[in-house]
Amino acid sequence: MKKSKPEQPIADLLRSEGFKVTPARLVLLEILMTKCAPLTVEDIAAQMPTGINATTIYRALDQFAQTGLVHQTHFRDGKTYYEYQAHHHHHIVCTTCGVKEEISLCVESSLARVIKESKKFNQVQDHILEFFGVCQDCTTV
Amino acid sequence: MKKSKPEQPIADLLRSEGFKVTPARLVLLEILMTKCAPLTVEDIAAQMPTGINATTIYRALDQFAQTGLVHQTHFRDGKTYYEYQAHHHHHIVCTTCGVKEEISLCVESSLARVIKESKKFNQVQDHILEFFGVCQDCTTV
DNA sequence: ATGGTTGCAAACAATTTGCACCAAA
DNA sequence: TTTGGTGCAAATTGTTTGCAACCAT
Repeated sequence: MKKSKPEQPIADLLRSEGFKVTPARLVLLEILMTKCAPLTVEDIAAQMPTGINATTIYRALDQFAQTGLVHQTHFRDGKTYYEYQAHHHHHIVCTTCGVKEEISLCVESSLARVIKESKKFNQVQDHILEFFGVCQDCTTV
Repeated sequence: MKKSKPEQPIADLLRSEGFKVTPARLVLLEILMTKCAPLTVEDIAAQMPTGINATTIYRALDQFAQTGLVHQTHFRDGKTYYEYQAHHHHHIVCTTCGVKEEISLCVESSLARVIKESKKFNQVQDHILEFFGVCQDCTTV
């Protein structure tokens, strides 16, 4: 008999990143992988079934971000967003309504140039790239 | 007789952006133009000579950012950074000590592609692009 | 004159911390 | 058993707001 829900992959992913497998991390990572969109702690807390404390979410997300398991970014609203990315990408965000759209454009191919230009850095760990504009819905009033 | 300090250009710059010329804005913009580096409100408040309230700084910076007079960005430390940029650029930041270096690489030449790809947006107002790494000083321990 | 600007105090909101307890390995 | 994870409450910190007084135009 199989379990109805195959949690194994998520557990393995956690283990492969060096994390202990706990219920909180399992459900958190599952939410992130299901949504595949930039989420705030508030967004996630609303999805959390049982009474998992916000502090736990903060701590787990920090850890996930440190290993690169999730991508961390900002959209100028004062909150930190976390996103599990099946494929690396960035976003364009409406400064009026906040709607977000994925953008495939990236700078990965130019990282070598960044390093070459830099005097103080030998390597780039990560980067953020977000565009801001007013979406069509908010423009057409 | 000339004034020892030519404030006129700064006043003109404020007027050209549609702002009333006030002492707070004059000194604020002068600090930004002198430092030409990403500054937090705390950084700026420390530079402010007279007792100019932090609230005033927050409000003026918001206004400056809205007109594009200053560039607004984030470095993952929870604070908002403001920078007057003589020439548009981005940064690479050390995740250990916070040292920042300017990077000339940008995505401006690809904005047309972003718009073309987007279904929801017709124009891009602004963007942030920041790199993260560990600087040589923090690596060589 | 008058509408935008400022200071002050209080309110907010996102995030962090200390500590006792609990659980995965 | 040991190392790390979690919950709770309280504290921090960056930022915003309401309102009365003030000042640039």
